[in-house]
Formats: sequence, structure tokens, C-alpha cells
Amino acid sequence: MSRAYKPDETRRQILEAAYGVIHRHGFQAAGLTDILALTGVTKGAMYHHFPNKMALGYAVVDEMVKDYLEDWWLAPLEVEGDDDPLAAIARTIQNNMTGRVPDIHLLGCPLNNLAQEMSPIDGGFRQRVEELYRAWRRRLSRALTRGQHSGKVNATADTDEAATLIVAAIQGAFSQTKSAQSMAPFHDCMAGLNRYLMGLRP
Amino acid sequence: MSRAYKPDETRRQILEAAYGVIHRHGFQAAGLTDILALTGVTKGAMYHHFPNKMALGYAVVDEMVKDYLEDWWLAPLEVEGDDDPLAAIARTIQNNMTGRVPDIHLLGCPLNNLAQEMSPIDGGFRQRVEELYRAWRRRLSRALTRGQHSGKVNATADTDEAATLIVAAIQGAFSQTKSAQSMAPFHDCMAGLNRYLMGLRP
DNA sequence: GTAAATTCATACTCCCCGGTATGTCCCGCG
DNA sequence: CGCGGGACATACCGGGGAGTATGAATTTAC
Repeated sequence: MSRAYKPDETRRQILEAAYGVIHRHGFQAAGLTDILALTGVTKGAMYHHFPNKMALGYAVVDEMVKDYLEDWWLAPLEVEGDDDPLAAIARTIQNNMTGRVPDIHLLGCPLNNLAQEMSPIDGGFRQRVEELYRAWRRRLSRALTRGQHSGKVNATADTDEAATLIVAAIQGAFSQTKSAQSMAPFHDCMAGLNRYLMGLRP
Repeated sequence: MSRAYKPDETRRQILEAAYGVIHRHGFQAAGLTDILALTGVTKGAMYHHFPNKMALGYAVVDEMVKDYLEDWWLAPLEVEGDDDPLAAIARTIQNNMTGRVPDIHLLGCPLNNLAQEMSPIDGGFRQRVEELYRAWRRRLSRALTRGQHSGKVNATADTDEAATLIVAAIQGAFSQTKSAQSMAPFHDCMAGLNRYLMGLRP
């Protein structure tokens, strides 16, 4: 018969439930009771896998949010044999608007949400979130530099500057979308960002 | 002699203290005790002026955050006899980077902070925050339209789209700045935004 | 000048929620 | 086979923060 104890699966369930609840309500407003009720796992099991709520939050950033960022925003920038980062960025944006669960963007960006809420309160969160932001900017910047070498991006453009603005536009789009509870600002913003990207052509 | 009871001044003190604490720690993490300790006002006085913590938060948005937005981001767009909105926007950005208390931006944008934290949790917050966002976009959009009429802005540009992107870039700049605890992303982002604005010239 | 309403102070209540203590069950290992 | 440690369950604790009850001081109204 199937095993009764599956510790890593249990840990995984907790992480995913926590990721969902935190995405919806924020870290502070996310009650352990809510998370546990969502999984069927009990508090004892949860405190066996994580020493406290903070550690659970850290794990959510380190594992879940990091994966989200990688899968939806970073990996698409570096598909094999692609030397046109501007097209890749536009494709990534398009992919995010159409490829995901509809209205998931109304909840905001998992990274930006946590950054806003937790960075000023807790150093551990701040450090982890900042690491993800830096990775995002660096990967974007490098992609743009490669584009400059292949002649697809204006050689005079400051790639760090452009990377920061692109990240900011995406974060800001999420932010407005969340408050508006409508995708309209998101679409407007991505259209504007596309226009900006055109301006980076040689 | 001076009066002992000054209700509107008391109310004002509470609002300003609440605004500061909420700006630093967020609404949920802001304890009434902290706010009151900062003012010397007691809990009884506070609950006389505001029915509960939510109402206090609403008042902070309606009065303090609204004023902040008006003073630092909206009014500078509409100085008398100015027909060049792109220059006005660049000036507003510059004004925000130099004219305020240093490192105030490390705390994030008061509006964006509340938007991120409270919009998904409470409808009252969401509605108020969204109203401010809409006002911001509209005022920007109208300024750009005026610029089109005076020939200072490319007539083919979509002003709503541009307004949304500008707001997004500013919000995103704040967000990254807050996590980085460094003004570098803010400066990069504003430089990139300026480059985008150049692209809106006829 | 006095009653009524407003403004503020103090002490207390209540409850939610993170955290703990303790016990049981299961699995691996000799 | 049994024993020791890992995996999970249940019940309880304690603190902190929002909210309240009550009363005193002050201003206003008539």
C-alpha cells in the first residue's frame, strides 16, 4: 500500500498553499490557520517542517517566488539561438498576458507584493526580495547587451538603465492593475512598454 | 490663556503620526499604540475622532496621501503658462529627487505602499487608492494632450497609454528602491523614463 | 450660570493567532 | 522484532493589539 508519511510532499503542499494565500492576502494577513485548512495538514506537521512563520515566508520566496520569476520572466529571455532580446521581451510580456490563468494579475505580482509589504519590516525578506530583483535586472541587462553585440539593440543605450525601467514598468503595471481590479492598466502599460522597446532599436 | 481642547489640531496630529507610521511599516503593522505614543494623544481621544482603525486609515488616504500626491506629482504638471508637459514631467521627477528629505524614497511611495498592501484585503482602501491612481493618470494624460495641441508632443502618441506607463515607471522605481535600500534604481529608472519622454517629442 | 454636549483620559475586556507541549504513529535499521 | 528517531496530530498557552466602558475636564448653548 501507499506510504502514510510523505514528508517532502507534505512540505510541498504547505509551501504551495502558503504561496497562494500570501499572494492573495499578503504575508501578515495570511493566517497559518487558513493555509493549513487549505491543505488538510495540521499545525504540528507545519511546525515540524518550518521553525516559525517567518521561515515559511522565507522558503516561499526562496523556492516558490523564485521559480515563478524564473519560469515566467527570466527563462523566456534566454531561449536557445535567440539574438533579439527586444523581441524576446515583447514575447515574454505577451506570454504573460495570455498564457496564464485569467485574472491572476489582479492579485498582483508575487514578488512585488512581498517587496512592498515586507521589505521595510523585515531584513530577511528584504534581502531575499532584493536578490531576486537584482537577478531580474542583471539578466535583462545582459540580454540587452547581447542584443547590442548582434546589432539588434541600439549600441548607445544604457542597458542597466533600460533593464531597471523595464522591471519598473512591469511592477507598476501590476500595481495599478491590482488596485483597478481591471486588466486595462496592464494592457495600456505593456503597450507603452513595447513602444519604449521600439525606441531601443538601432 | 490658550485653550485646553483643540479638537481639530488633535485630529491633525493623529493623522500626521498615522501617516508617518503607516508609511514606514504599512497599515497592518502600524500599531495604534505606536501612533499614539508618537503624539502624546491617548486612545480615548483617538477613538473620539475616528470610529476604528480602518476609518483612520481611510482618512489618511483621503487627506494625507491625497495631498502628498497633489503637491509632489500633480500640481507641478500644471504650472501657469506652461505648454510643454514633457519638460514639466522631467522637472517634477527632478524636483522629487532633490527637493525632499534625503532617503525618504527608501520608504517607498505612500500611495503605492497602501495600494499593494491593502487593495486586495479591503474594498474601502482599494476604492480610495484607485481613485487617486485614476486622477494621476487623467491629469498626466490631459497634460500630454495639451502638449499635443501646442505641438510639443508627438500627435500620434496615445496619451492614456503614455500616462499609464509613466505612473508605472515611477511606482516601479519606488518599489525597487525600497527593496534595494539604495537610490541607485530610482536614478536609473528616472533616467530611463526621461529617455522615454524624449521619444514622445514630435 | 447652568445644563448639555464635546473632548479627552484611564482602565479594562476580548479575541485572534503565532507558538508550544505532549503524545501517537510510522518507518528504517540493527 | 523492537527500538529509536522522524513525521504528524491535538490541545493548550500567552501576548499583543483592537476595541469598549466609564468618567473627568472643558467648551458651548441657552
